[in-house]
Amino acid sequence: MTDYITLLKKHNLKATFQRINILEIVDKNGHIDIDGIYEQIKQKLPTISLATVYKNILSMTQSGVLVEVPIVGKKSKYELKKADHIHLVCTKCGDVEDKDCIDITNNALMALTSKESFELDTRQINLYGICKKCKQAS
Amino acid sequence: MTDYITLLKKHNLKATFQRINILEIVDKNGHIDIDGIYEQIKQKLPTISLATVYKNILSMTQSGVLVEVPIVGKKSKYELKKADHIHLVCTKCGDVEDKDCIDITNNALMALTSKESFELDTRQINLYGICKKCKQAS
DNA sequence: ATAATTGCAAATTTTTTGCAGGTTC
DNA sequence: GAACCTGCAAAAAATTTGCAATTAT
Repeated sequence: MTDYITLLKKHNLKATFQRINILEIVDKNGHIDIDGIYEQIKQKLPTISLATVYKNILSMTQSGVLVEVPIVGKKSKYELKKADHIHLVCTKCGDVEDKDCIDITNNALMALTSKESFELDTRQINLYGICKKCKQAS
Repeated sequence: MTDYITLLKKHNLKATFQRINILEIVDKNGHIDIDGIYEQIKQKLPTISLATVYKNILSMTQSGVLVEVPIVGKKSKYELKKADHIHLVCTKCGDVEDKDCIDITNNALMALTSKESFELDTRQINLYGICKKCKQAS
């Protein structure tokens, strides 16, 4: 809880109960879309409005607290900003799993962009397929 | 032109004038969103409806003729399906440039997913930053 | 001839906005 | 107390749907 307050203040955002709860939910779920956040937060804050969720997702992504993870064919999910990593996106159940970035890959991508004079800011590596669970279930 | 007809038929889609034109526009632009397609196609087919564009983007992505490229903070763009590649997405001008995939990267990602028992289907590597042009202009 | 596709209008869904009241720092 | 944030309702934007007419095979 205190973590989130500090995090928000560090980014010049007021630590409102709504924001803290959104962060808790995002953290707990790893990756979650707007509707998912709204469904969950309503249980704690039944009067919260969807507009507030939208506004906060916007302010928190713009300020770098959250990161948008756009996903083919679905609504974007959101995650806490953390070290670069790879997303394994299951096209069956929709789950997103994080994997640490691979140094080799990182280096190769940095070499590529610097050769292009492209000022690299953010990497986003999404791998789509069927996760272990779904494969076993079928 | 004939190329697109063949392409559509190969995927069991009827080669309508509307689809052929959408494919031409996507091909010419490399990466383009729904609104861009609609703006451009209206010049050739003034009576086309936006709903038709939506329906065709859907059928052509589902059948594998087109690929959706979701982009942080913007509407998805679409491209012709082709060999895996890397996207350099300029956060200033919005342009998307293709770069060939790097073997090292590919191998590393395949090793990662096979270790996870993740049945890899599609890779999507988006690198966000400032492109050469925008950097020089500033 | 048949089945798929189009364009239109309407319905839905998603996201944004304006503002009065409330909260954080 | 100043600036920011919330919730509401309404507006705007994005996407989907149903259907009669048309078109591709």
